[in-house]
Amino acid sequence: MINEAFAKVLKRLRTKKNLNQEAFGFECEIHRTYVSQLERGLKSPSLKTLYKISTVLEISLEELMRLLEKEMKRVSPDQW
Amino acid sequence: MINEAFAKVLKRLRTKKNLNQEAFGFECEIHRTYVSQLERGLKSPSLKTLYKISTVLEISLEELMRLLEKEMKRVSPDQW
DNA sequence: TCGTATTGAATACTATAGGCTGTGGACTAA
DNA sequence: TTAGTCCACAGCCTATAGTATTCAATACGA
Repeated sequence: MINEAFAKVLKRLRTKKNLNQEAFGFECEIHRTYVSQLERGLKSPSLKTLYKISTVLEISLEELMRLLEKEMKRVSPDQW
Repeated sequence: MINEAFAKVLKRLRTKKNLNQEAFGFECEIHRTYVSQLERGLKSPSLKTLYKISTVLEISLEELMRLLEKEMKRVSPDQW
């Protein structure tokens, strides 16, 4: 499901930025344990949170969603 | 802010599909009063909800975010 | 003018997003 | 061994997403 795909994308982009969960959370102004939950696919971030995250990752929301949908296709191409 | 921009995009795309708030909500499996709240910029939808909405609108999340960011630039280009 | 369709808006409620504290495990270095 | 880093994970809390009900305002056609 979509949360799992987002989890993978987020973890990949965050580590690519050489930020640990705590540092990333600090920059996004979200809690480190919530970052952990997002990267485990346990929560579904709101649009506001997605926007904060994309800003810290220095990519557009459009690009973030592109990567997300690519990841979803990779995991279960039949649903598309 | 981002909710206001999303509100405008949603209303525009929904009416373009010739669906009233109730019919649209039914298809998205979200409540009609919540559609109303989204179109007034009062709420920030979760990723799951965004996904449902994009499916009913028959556009990708990527495209939806592209339109959203375009709308944000239109309203306040200085913030970008 | 009457009825109906559509939406805004207020309120109250439930579900979940998001915060905070702490524990413990895996790993690395001193 | 000991300390430090990073993260999974649990529990509990608050904020807000999302539901449900109701009423008012508006527009439009019969």
